[in-house]
Amino acid sequence: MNPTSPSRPSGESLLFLTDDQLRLGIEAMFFAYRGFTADPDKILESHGYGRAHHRAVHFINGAPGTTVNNLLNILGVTKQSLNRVLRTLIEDGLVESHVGKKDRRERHLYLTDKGKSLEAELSNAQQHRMRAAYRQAGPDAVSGFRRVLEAMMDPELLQAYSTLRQD
Amino acid sequence: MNPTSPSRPSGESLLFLTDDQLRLGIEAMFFAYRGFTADPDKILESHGYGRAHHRAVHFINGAPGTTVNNLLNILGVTKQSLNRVLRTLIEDGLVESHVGKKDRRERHLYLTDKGKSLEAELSNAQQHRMRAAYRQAGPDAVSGFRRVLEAMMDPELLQAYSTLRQD
DNA sequence: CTTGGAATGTCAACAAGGCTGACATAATAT
DNA sequence: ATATTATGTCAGCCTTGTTGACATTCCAAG
Repeated sequence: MNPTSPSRPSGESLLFLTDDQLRLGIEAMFFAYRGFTADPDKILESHGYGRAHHRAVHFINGAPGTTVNNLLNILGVTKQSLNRVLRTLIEDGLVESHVGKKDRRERHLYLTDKGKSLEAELSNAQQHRMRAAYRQAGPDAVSGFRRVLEAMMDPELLQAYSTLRQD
Repeated sequence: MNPTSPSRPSGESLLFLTDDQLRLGIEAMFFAYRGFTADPDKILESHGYGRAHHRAVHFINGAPGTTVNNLLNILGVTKQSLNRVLRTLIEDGLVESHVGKKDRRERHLYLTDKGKSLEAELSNAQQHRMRAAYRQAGPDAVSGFRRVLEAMMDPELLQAYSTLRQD
């Protein structure tokens, strides 16, 4: 609030915890996320899809055969919302839904070749920007980047994220 | 695609640029952004507002007297979209709009005390999470975090961001 | 002084993608 | 048998983005 009073003026090297530094971090997240989604958004638009489709395709690609419930937990939306997206992806032949063998209530989701193709297109665009940013910032910065992001996640989401790391 | 072929297996220490590392970065951004917005979202909901209101209040607070056009450029939405949000904020007495003195076509935007109060509430929640993440990750990580985020922004947005840094 | 264009506001209509609630079906678990 | 789980679907609502059209105000240039 008051620019003359840093939030934690303790004797140590905690200057990175001042209100100003926090505000800059907050605004960096805002602007960077815009850049992060900009390229895929353009591609999606040209295919008549939105970010919700991207998220579904992305996580089905990363965990082929995942169930609808798994996806719901990762994405954090309602089943109605997800279903609307999945329905169009299935109708358009990007995703296949197979009844489970062990538990026949479950539906296991897979990308078709067409789905993999879109995923690759989106992934390439996003990775291109991420690679440029990583290269520009260097390995040490990347490690810090990841550490701060992980510390910012909600615990359940951190767990979902950590699971992905172990694959 | 193929897990046995890292994207750039050059002899140097470029392992941080593998497809896997990029994928982890992408997913970290996704999950972290969810955490980043979770706390403000709860507060906003209890006040009957949404993220669009948060963004407007945040940037008006950071640049009191800014014009509608400035805000449009920073937020990257249409004037109709922004105007809908500003109208409710003005009606509810959180924001004041003053005709410009030099150029009377422009409207200069200011937070009222009520607006500052909401901004502080939102800011505190978001800074609390950011501070915890910063503290947990440490100063070096924070610097890397910021560097990668800046490298990920679109050039115009990076300029808007850099401007904020100089204030 | 007139006119062009910029800044702003407003109306209408629409779409994506969230949400809730209610209900149906099938299959597993108790 | 019955309860619960996993999924799908219909209907309706909200926020927040979009376009297009049009009005107002006012600076600035001819």
